[in-house]
Parts: sequence; C-alpha cells; structure tokens
Amino acid sequence: MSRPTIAEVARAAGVSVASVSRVLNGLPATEEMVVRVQRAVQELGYVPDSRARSLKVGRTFQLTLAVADVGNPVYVTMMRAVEEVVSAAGYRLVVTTTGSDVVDEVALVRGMARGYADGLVISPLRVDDDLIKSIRECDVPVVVAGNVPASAGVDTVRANSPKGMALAVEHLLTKGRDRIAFVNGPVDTVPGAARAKGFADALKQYKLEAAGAIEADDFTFAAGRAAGQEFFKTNRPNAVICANDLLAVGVMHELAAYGLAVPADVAVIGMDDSELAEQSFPPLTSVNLGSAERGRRAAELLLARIDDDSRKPKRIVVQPTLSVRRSTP
Amino acid sequence: MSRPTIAEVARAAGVSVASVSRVLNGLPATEEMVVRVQRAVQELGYVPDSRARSLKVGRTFQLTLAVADVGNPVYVTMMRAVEEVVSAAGYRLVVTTTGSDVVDEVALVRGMARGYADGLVISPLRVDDDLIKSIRECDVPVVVAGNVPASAGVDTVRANSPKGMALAVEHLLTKGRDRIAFVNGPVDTVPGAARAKGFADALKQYKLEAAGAIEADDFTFAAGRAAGQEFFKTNRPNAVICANDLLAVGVMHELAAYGLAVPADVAVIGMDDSELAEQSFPPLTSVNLGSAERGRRAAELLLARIDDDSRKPKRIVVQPTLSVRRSTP
DNA sequence: ATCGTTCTTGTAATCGTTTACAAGCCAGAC
DNA sequence: GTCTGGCTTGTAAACGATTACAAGAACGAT
Repeated sequence: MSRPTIAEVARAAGVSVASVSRVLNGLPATEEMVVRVQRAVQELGYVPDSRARSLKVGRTFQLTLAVADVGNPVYVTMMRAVEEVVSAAGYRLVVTTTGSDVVDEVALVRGMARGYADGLVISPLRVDDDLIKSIRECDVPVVVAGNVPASAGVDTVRANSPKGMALAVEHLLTKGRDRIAFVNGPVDTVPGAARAKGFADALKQYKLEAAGAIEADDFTFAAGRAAGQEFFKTNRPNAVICANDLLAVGVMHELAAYGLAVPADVAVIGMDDSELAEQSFPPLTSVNLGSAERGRRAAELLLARIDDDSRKPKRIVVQPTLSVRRSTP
Repeated sequence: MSRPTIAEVARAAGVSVASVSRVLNGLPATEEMVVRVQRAVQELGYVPDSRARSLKVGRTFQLTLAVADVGNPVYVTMMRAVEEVVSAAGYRLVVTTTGSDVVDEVALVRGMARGYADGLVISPLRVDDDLIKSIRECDVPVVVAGNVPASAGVDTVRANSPKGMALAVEHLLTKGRDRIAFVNGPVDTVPGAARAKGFADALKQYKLEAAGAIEADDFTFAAGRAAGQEFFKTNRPNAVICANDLLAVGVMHELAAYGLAVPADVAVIGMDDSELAEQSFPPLTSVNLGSAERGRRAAELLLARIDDDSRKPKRIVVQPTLSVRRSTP
C-alpha cells in the first residue's frame, strides 16, 4: 500500500495541511489540534517524505563519509568516531567507498550535489588538481581527512606521519634494532609519499642507513605478503616498519614462512593502530596516527562549516603516539 | 556560490526548462538544441538537484545496507558483494550501522521512509515481532540477509549454519579431534541461536558429548578473549569451534597466553571465512557461510523486488563450505 | 494552394512538503 | 459597543525537477 501524504492526514484529521505540518514540527498549536493530528498520523501510519521535506528546507540531514577501502580497519576506527559526532548532532551518516583511483574520488565529489547530503568528509588516497578543484566547486561543505596543500583552501585534519615515523625509529633504536627496513604502500599516494619522506627524515636524524625499502602495490594484506615475499629472500634487517597495519600483518605472515621469529629475529611495527593491531599475533606494535581523533575532529569541522560557511579554513594536525605491543622486543 | 537551477540554465541557453530537461535525459532534440543546452550547462556548472528529481520521479537511486557492526569483517565481504551488484544496476549504495540492539534496527526500518532510499538490505542480529512488523509496513522493499520466519512474508537470503557446523565437526573428527568445545556469541541473537542448535545437532549425529560450551557476550574479538579466559583455565578440549572469526581469533590469543599451541594442542575453527581468517596467525580454518554470495543474492532479490513488488517472497538458502587453513591439523 | 502528418518546443501541472501571508476568532480595554 | 491585539488556522506560493499536453513549424501529398 502506498504511503499517505500530508494531505490525506489533513483530510482525515479535518484540518489543513499547514496545521499538520506545524504540529509535526512542534510549532505552537492548540491542545485539540495536536491530538487530532497525532491520532490521524497514528491511524494512517504517516511518515513524512524526506525528499519533499529536504527539497523545501534545503537540507537532507545526511552526511557522507567517503573512504577508499572498507576492508582497511583504520577506516573502521575513523568511521566510528565520525558516526558518534554526527549522530549526536542529529545527522545520519552514510558511508560510501571510492576505491583508490583518483578519478573515482573526483566523480564522487562532483556527484555530491546538494540533495545527496549536507556535507562530506573524504579521506583521499591520491590527490590531484582535479580533485581539489572539484572540492572547491562542490556546493556542500567538504572536509578532507588527509593532507592537501593549504592553497586548496579547505578544512583539513591530518596525521603527522613523519613524527610517527620518528617514534617508530626511536623505539626500535632503544631496543637495539638498527637495521631497519621499510615496507611502504604506493608512493604516488598521499600517505605513501608522506611516510616515505618521514622514514628518510627519521633515519637521517639518527644518521642511519635504511636496511632496505620496498614499495607494495597497495595498502592491503595481500600486497604486504607479496612485498614480504620479494624482500626477505635476500635482505636481513632486524626490524621492519610498515606503512600500515595490513601491510605489517602481511609481512609477518611471510616472516613466519621464512622461519623468522617476531620479535626475536625481526621486530615489526605497523601504522594506524587499528583493531587489527590488537588482533594480530603477535599483537602488533603500531604507530597510532590518531584515526579516531581525526575522525572526530573532521566531523566537528564539517558541522561547524555547515553552520557557518564563511569561517576561514582550518588545518588541524593530530599528533601520533606509539602503542607498544609484542611485535617489538 | 549557490548552485544554478534548471531555470537559470534555460534562461542562459535561451530555451525552455522542458527542453533543458529533455536534453539532459537524452530525449530527442535537434542538434542545435543539444549544443546550446550543453554549453549553458557547462558554463554554469549545472548539476541537477537529486532531491527535486527523485521527488518527481519517485526514486532516489540509492539503496541502503544496514549491518550491526562495521568492525566485523564478515560485513566487509558482504558489503563488497552488495556494492558490486547494485552499482552495476545504476544505484549507489549507502551503508549504515544499526548496533546490535533490536530497537535500533526497528528505528532504522521505520525511518526508512521513501525518500532516503529505494530499498534496504538488512542483516539483523536480533529479530522480534516489532522488527518484522516494521519491515512489512516499510514502504520500500526490504530484503533480510538472515533468518526470519517464513510467515514474515519477506525476501530472505540466509546461511545454513547447522550444515556449516556439521562440516566443522566432521573435519575435526577426521583429524582425530573428538573433545570439541564451542564458543558461541549471545544465544538470544538469531545467528547465536542457529549456531547453538547446529552444534548440538552435529554432535548428536556423531553421538558425541560437547567438551564444553560457552556463550560470549558479543560477536567481537574482546568477547572472544574474555570467553577464552574464563574457559581454558578449567577445560581441556582438543578442538574448539567458534561462532565467528572474531571470536576465534580472540580465543586463539588466550590459548597462546596459556601456552597451548594451535593446532597441535587445540584445533580452532571459526565461522564466516572473512578476511580476518586469512590474516590471523595461524591462518584460521573457517566455515564459509557464503557471505559474498548472500550479499550478492540479497542485492539481486532487492533489485528484482523494486522492479516488481507483486512477486511472492523468495527464501534463498546459501550452502556452506569449509576453508581449511592451518589452525586445524 | 490547402490540408494533414510529423517533429520540435514551450506552457503549465505535478511530486509532497514548508511557510509567508491573510483571515478569522476571541478577549480585554476603552 | 467598538476597536485593538494576539492567537490560531487556512490558503496558496514556493522548492527544482519531470512530463502531459498543446501549439507551432516544416514538409510532402493532393
């Protein structure tokens, strides 16, 4: 059966549509009016059509979070944090996944016409001028959870991965591990580039040489395994830092396959400190890049901008901490 | 700057709004008309307002997938499958999370007014009469990925977890493990109940006694650890079946803590065969309950029902297989 | 030259809400 | 008794698209 409209409710209650709308939106009305309308609503099982409503009021009360890969547990952490903030503000959160290709991201932002959502938090893997252009032209507010140039003029919340790298390297050095290898994700991604630079800087700071660096095809478990396979045949570092937890777990599987013990033979450090770090075996020492806090603050920034679009863009940097677990000595 | 409407495009192109709409929707028009409209569209950066469009045409071209917990990797598998099917059909998928409470699920279905999406795939943990009632009253099609009574009169796609249990028990028996324990999730959930019954039936079939059964508080890693902690102090099964992969991984951590080797001392089998089964160490033998196929078929059912709401409800059962990995001998 | 047919384009109604405005009603003050 | 002011309620115009219908143009056939 088809949904009743406000007109049918009005007819059933013997009042005008305007009165029904007013009662539903809690505007002043007599006791009797409220009762009549509510009874009619009850009886017909009326629920307002949100399309029509949002067409009129200009808001959908939906916010979108766009992430590259739902399989990456770091996004779970971020998603939970965002969800908490936006639902407290009376919005519902919808999550969509972009894939790691920048043209998909651009298409998503372009298609983010007013009408799908009132705002967008996007965590892009790859950033190019097209993406930045589409974000600026987007007619709903966009907050980037990630690193884009200040010139883009957009609210951002990003991690400090160089500092995170430094934490990881320092930790390994205090544990006496000085032959440190690095398994990165694709360096043409924003996090990949940042982490590569961070690793190089951290080593330079301690006047160390890298014991090897390898670029995985992707930020996934499978790519981590593949990277490990290629690498540990020939190289013998006593520690390896991975650009995220999935890569680290993939690498640990390969280490086991080559009969190397973690942490005794090789210490392993991941990044993101996702739920997977806790679940892996041995539990993974991981650089906490503050995904939860980044999610929370990105959501807050978005709400603030929806509230007032004229405020100048804010760029927040969340500082990392190290979660030490048993994959390091 | 505010988004231009179709009226402004029409004015800029010097044609009527109807013509603009027609060109945009690919209806027949002269070459010149097409060019003029497209240039105006280009120039103004016009994007149709999807609210207005869907108000008129009665469809949003969005479908919703509602899952209990985004942190559970089984939903990642399902989500990917659903996404693939619906995006091929020209819909966009939005994912929302309900939490494990049935009242949240009911609220979601109730609020699923026409206008948010054209259909819903829901995978409920707990089912009660209220939920079924809300599904029947929902004015957009709903497909349940899970087990609800046939009397509910709704399309469903469900797993055959008793059969899956039997596969797990058989596998253990052929490997000579006959003291089998069971770590279940909450038995007041639909999957919890199904798996409890499946386990009991499977044991009966082989005339075995359970070497212990324990009910975790939740289907999570933390609950798995807690369950293991409580359990392995006193009991000494040589195999344990867990109601999902997260629980299994939690249990394996506790086994390690008690110095028990997997699979040498205790074999472990999970259920869902999620990405985590592959990522865990040792890789987890897991009952594949066909999450991907369930997702795919649920999506297909939903599309079919959107197409024709009069067809009678279909109830699909997906058969399980066993993915043997190294957590069993 | 006139008529009918076909094709293109414009006008206006519509989807289901919200809300500005007007109108009606009642009470209280003079 | 009339008038003012405050409430309540109804009428109708939006919001931005789609689309039924009508009107006009072009063109061939008689």
